[in-house]
Amino acid sequence: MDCSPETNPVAATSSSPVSSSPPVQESPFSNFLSNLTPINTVKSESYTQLGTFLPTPPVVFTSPHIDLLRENSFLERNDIVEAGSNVVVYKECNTNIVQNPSFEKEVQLSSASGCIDEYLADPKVDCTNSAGLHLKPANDVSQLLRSGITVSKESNTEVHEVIDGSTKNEALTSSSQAEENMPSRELIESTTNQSSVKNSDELPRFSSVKGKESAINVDLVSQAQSQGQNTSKSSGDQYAEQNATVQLYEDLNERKRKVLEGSVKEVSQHHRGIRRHLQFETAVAHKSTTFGNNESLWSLTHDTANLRSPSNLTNLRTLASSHFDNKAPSGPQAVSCDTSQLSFCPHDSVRSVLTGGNSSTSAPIHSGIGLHLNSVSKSTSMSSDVFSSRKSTGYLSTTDQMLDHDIKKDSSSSFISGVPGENYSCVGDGQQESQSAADTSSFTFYSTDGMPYLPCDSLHHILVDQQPVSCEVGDASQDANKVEESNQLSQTRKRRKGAEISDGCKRCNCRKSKCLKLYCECFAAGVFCLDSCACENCYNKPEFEDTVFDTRQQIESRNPLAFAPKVVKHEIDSLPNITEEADWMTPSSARHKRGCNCKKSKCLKKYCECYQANVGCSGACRCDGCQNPCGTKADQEYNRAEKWETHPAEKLDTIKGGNDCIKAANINPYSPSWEGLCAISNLTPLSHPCSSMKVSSASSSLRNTKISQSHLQSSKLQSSGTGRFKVGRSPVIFTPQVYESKGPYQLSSDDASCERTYDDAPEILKEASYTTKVVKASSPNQKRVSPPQSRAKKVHSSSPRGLRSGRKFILQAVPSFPPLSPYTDSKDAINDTRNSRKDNNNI
DNA sequence: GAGTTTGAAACT
DNA sequence: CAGTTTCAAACTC
Repeated sequence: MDCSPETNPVAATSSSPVSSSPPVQESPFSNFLSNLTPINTVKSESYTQLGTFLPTPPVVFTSPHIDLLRENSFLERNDIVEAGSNVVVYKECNTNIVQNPSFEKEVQLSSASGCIDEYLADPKVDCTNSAGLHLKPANDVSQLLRSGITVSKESNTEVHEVIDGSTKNEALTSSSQAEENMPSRELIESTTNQSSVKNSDELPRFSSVKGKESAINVDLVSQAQSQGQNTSKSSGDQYAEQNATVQLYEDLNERKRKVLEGSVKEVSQHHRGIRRHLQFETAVAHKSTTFGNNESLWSLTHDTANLRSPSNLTNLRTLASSHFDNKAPSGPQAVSCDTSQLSFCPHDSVRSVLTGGNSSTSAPIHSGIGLHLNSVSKSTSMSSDVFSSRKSTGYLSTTDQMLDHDIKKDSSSSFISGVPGENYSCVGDGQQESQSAADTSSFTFYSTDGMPYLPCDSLHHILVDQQPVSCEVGDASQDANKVEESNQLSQTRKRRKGAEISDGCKRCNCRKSKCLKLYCECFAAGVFCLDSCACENCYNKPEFEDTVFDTRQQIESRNPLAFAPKVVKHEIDSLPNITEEADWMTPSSARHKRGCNCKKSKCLKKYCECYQANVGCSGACRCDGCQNPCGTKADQEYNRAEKWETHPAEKLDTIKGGNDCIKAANINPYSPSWEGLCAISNLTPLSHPCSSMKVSSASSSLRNTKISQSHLQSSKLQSSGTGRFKVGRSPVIFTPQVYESKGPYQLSSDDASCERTYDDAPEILKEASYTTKVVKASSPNQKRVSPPQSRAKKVHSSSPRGLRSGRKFILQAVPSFPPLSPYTDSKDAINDTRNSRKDNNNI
């Protein structure tokens, strides 16, 4: 990390203000915050603003405390800065007051080396490096309580503890750099004043914390006394006199402290996490100089009300805490620009705040570089409504964990095409290594004006059906330059073997396809390549959005379903009583859209797309010697045949266990066209409201139809965002390839929503169905897209299938229409299969 | 990490 | 539509 003075947050405090945020009172504190401004997407102003509205709790005493302490020389007269507001900056009366190591560290940030590393060290660890006073409670408490949400705040507030007529020198002299670089009392008081402006009413929770803190501070005093600390101001006599008075409060404080300690410790964890987080951002910010859309983060900041909200703050802390507990690098290296460790992002925390809290805004928070940002990423253009809707559906009322999960899923499943079998969420890793301005474009994933790209798996960007970004794809030479530039970055990248890295995220490794063909998993998944991809000559980047769009169009023109999910949920059969959710939400309930064509792998290796997607092979597969543990083609056909032979409406109870796949018998014909419809229907915002923004990549016509007919959702999106969704443009929607893999909590709401939606718009489904058929017929890759002809014929002949959305609600509303005949190629074959199975069973 | 195998995608 | 080629992931050593 560059710890040069320019980048040093502390040193920068003496320089000209970084922040231009008008309403914010300029202060060293804000400057400091500004200099902590993190990664790409974060505007310094944002953090400055953040700093201003984030409470910077000073030492707080209630009036009686103040008076008493002052009487007893625990406070000096001038210590009270804002007695009226119960805000007091007091001098620790005791020279033995521990110099806050964190403060020291903060100051040390100005040093050229090890600044961050040191700083990030757990403050607790160093809490003993001073006079050894038993201030640990105070340190922990006030330090943590005051630190609130930002590093700078912590550092500043920590200063309060240190500053004292006698203590200040002692404390600061212990760090010469502190003297040089740290603002002293004026700064502190200024900061305190600034923070004190905060209306405690706005931060009830925090106020409550302040109250607790005051108790702790008092307790601190009495504790110091009780331990016979010699202070410059408390002589033995004074001590004796004061002791009686102070004793009066000890009991009370003791009680308060006990109450406090629990919460304080809790806060401390959060706090540390946040701080580190910000430090990280600082590091990154130093590294990254240009950002695509800095607004992303602080659109978040825009809604300062959100952050002012105590609940949000709480959430932020909580989430940040959890986040860091899990992901924050514990070592210095993380700070020291080991970007690979930067796998957490403030945005995440913020996002969590926004989502987890009662935020009405859904400012998408962008993960800066790296960091399981995918979970964060949410397009603003959609976010508001999305979040609102989510809220209405209970999405926002769940736990943070659930939120995180939901959001990941949401963002991913909605916009991202997961690689088959891949989860939507992942934690980016190693993505930072070569982040640079060139790559920052990939961080334009989000902007308040509805940038079309969203980060997937941290940084994959989903192309949504929107206006192209302003970034014009220039002439070929320009492109070439960009590519070259990008390639230079890529050269530094270690070419991975295989696309999947440890975190489960897919990264492509293309060399010849320029990542503009379906060979490229990223491209096929509808996401931009990550910087961490090891591809060469990659054009699947935001810079070449137009190229990507064009290519996609081209491919879609050949195969409209080329970008449709490869694996689609297996529709519930028309039979009314087979719908055990647990069954049809299992992987086996999904099927590969086109089926595999394996010859040698026996569908037992990941060469097989079905296997890779963790779905059983179906009749659509043309694999040889299928042994797919999730269900072989023979199984499917057997089940199907058996089903038809018994009773069409019979409950499908032939659920077979198998590895992690519970194989529900797939009695309903599994037609790619049907699948396609299902996929498409699930890809549309309308059809998949729970995914909020699932935008179909199916076909232009289909999409347009859907948009026009069901603008309800998309119009919302357009209005909520900036209307980036282009109706006229190719449906370049990046879709999940396995969109079924939703978590349990998603399902219920999903289903409900889907049901509602479908009930509302059956015409759309019909049309979708029709379109699908057309698509199928016209697909140049018919052999892959469409079912076997014989099967297709049967499917089509069996009428209502096309009109059945395959969704549960439809099935509930419409009497079941069991297929008149199985659509398998040969009933004899089925019978053979069945017979052989029966024989086996008999044996 | 290099080389091989595999099957999807693309091409003819 | 079938065969072939290209491609990149998966796999093996």
